Amino acid sequence: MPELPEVEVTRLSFAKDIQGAGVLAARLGKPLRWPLGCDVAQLVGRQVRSVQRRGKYLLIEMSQGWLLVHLGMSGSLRFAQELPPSGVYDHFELVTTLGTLRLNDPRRFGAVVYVDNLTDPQAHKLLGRLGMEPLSDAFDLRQFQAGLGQRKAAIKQVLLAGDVVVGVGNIYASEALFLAGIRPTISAADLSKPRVARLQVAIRDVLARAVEKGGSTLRDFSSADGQTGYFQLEAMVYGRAELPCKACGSTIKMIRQGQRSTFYCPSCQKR
DNA sequence: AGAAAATCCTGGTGGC
DNA sequence: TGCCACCAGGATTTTC
Repeated sequence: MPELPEVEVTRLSFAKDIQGAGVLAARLGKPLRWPLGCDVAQLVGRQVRSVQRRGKYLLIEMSQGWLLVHLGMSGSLRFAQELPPSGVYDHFELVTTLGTLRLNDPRRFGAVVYVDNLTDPQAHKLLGRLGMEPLSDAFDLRQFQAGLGQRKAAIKQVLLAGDVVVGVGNIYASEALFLAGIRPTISAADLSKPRVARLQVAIRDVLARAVEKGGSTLRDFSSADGQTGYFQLEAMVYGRAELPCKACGSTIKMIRQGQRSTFYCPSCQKR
């Protein structure tokens, strides 16, 4: 499941290559989470200006309009001059003068949405409530403290909600809290300022490191399978229930929070 | 009103 | 082998 690092790695892998491409054809497969929002044929003739990212959304800027791409939990993008014939799980394709961009998404939790501009209500509906970008200077400590300070829910769930800081999915939430030594169940509002500061550093570290790891597989992104590069980060706690903590040897615990599994070390994360 | 919790979508996987 | 529960991201809906 692509989290922010995987989305960023995907973006880096084709943003430069597709820049300036003219759209020759476009096709849709099975329905994704939301309808495209325009006739797919209308995309033909437009030029790709840039590929940006907001949270887990890729924003493909064209000479007219934008394509918002979300990979959901099973989506992956390929971009290459030649791609094999499209399969049953390929649900969006953009054939351009520089290559073909293809979305493969078996579970179809992903989406490709067209908007005329990013102030459109439709775009705003998706992007408007997103929190701060964790890897940019916009990830401000005071704002982070203020955001967490008014939330009584468990810190893990507040991170996951994405309205304070974006891009921290289920895996990296557990990992970041471990790095910061914070118990996932503590109320966000109960964290002291120094501990919020530690959490900010931990989130940045774990996400940035994951982007770097993914980056090492960038070269074969367009020739190898699209899954390469996911989960390169060696998890300290995620998926390690009942195994010894890599830091202290205590047994890693798994709990459920809001229908999601959370992993933590009861000794390294006491409160 | 605003926050929190439940729900829903799909297909792969693992247990029995 | 087949069946079924479970899992995942996040918008939407329901509850508090």
